[in-house]
Amino acid sequence: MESKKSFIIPQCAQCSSQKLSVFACLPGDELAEMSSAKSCNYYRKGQTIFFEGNNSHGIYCVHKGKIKMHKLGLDGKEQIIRFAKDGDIIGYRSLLSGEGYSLSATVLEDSSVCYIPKDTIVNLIIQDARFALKVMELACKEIGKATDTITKLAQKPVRERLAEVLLILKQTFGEKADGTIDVTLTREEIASLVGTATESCIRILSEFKRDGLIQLDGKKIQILNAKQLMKEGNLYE
Amino acid sequence: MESKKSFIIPQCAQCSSQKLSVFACLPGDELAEMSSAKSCNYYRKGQTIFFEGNNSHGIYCVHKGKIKMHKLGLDGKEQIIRFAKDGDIIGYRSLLSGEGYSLSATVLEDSSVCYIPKDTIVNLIIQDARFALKVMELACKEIGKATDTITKLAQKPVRERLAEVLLILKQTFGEKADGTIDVTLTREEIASLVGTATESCIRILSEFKRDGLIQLDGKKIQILNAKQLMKEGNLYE
DNA sequence: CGCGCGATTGATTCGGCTCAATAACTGTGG
DNA sequence: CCACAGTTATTGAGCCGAATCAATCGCGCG
Repeated sequence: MESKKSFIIPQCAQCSSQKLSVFACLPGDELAEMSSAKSCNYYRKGQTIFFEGNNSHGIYCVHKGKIKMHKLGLDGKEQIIRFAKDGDIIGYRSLLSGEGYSLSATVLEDSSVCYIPKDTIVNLIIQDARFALKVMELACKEIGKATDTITKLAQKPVRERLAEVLLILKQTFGEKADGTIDVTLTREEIASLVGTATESCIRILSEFKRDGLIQLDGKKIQILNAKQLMKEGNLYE
Repeated sequence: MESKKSFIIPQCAQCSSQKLSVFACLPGDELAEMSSAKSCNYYRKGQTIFFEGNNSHGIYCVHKGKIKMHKLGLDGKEQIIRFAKDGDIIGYRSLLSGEGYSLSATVLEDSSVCYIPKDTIVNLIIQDARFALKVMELACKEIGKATDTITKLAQKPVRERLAEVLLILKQTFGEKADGTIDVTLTREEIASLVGTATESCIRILSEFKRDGLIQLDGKKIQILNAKQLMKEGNLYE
């Protein structure tokens, strides 16, 4: 039952995700040093890269894939906080805060994910202030997003939040050739993102479909009328 | 109407809050350098130090006082995200993310707050990796707290959240000689923290009082039965 | 081809919000 | 120092959004 296998490790310098990542600012020699220190693993859909509560000894950089970051609520109910995709780093929060992972990371589709040991990252931070500032920028933007989420959860009704989640999913993952959002989530996962019950999520999705805002075909979701969805979401940006 | 006045600037080296702050790791010369670069202002209750959306050109360090960090929801409803008190730094998120302030900072009681220009802070980060790591630790812990808040908002009922907020207020601000929590908030502010309507907040507070869990006297709140409040909050840590 | 999970829909309940009416309190000016 | 005006707090009534419970359906997978 070998469900996680090593394979040819991609080189950071050749990585198409690298240019978009927090590592984009690294000079060639530092990138090469990191590249040689890292490892890379292949995870199949449903596998968990790390579990909430465990300690971090390095960070992960998504080479290719889609990952959900989630945690358990008190009654064991899953709460999805955010996603990671190509070029995103995950697990850095735990490493830098010295706390255990606050979230689990589970792959939504087969993914290759690199692992960079703690020492390497810390050395980069110490030696390269530009990199350090980049990491800070990343973390601080994350805080800003989280406070937005808190405000919306506290103040917006489910219907508006769901409309916004659909738009965010499209923005985050883009769409496939057939126009559907390029990510596969269960209704339960969508409900978790929105912060509502699965049935409520399904009901409102059906209404959006009935009103011609979206098209549903199993787990495939297509946004037909983004403008109207933004109105439903009470978004005017 | 001079509501904000300068006064004798406290020296960082003599600051009793400094030892608890992110600056605790700074060597004497760096601390002195920062001390000479900073300014300090006195804010009266209700004054706002900075407003959501503006750009940051430095960070603030609370010398003495209590500050609420809040933002506006879509319909103009205030959302309180967190508090800052002696030794806490605020405004660093905006400075390091390069975004505008995501939150406003309003003092809850007369406070003295130091201001350190951006250059000074960035220089410290560049020159002192230990300080940089300390700032990262701070930011990353903030992310962890925010994800906890998101999960609780999404999954816990108002009653439980209010119970927890009361305990957190006591833990954050401590209690006065008379045993009441050492912070003055309106019911509306408490409701905002909890993420509920003011009336709902008042109603549940009344119930907690009726059940002997807390004592209410105007804005003064005393926790009488923390253990039972933890049960009400569904907390078992 | 059948099993079982995920999706859907309906019925019902209930937590929590809104609206409305007082009451208590704060600070402000005379 | 007191009266007034404007908040802030409280309580009640009623409604509504959303959760829960229950049943069926549909599909993907073995």
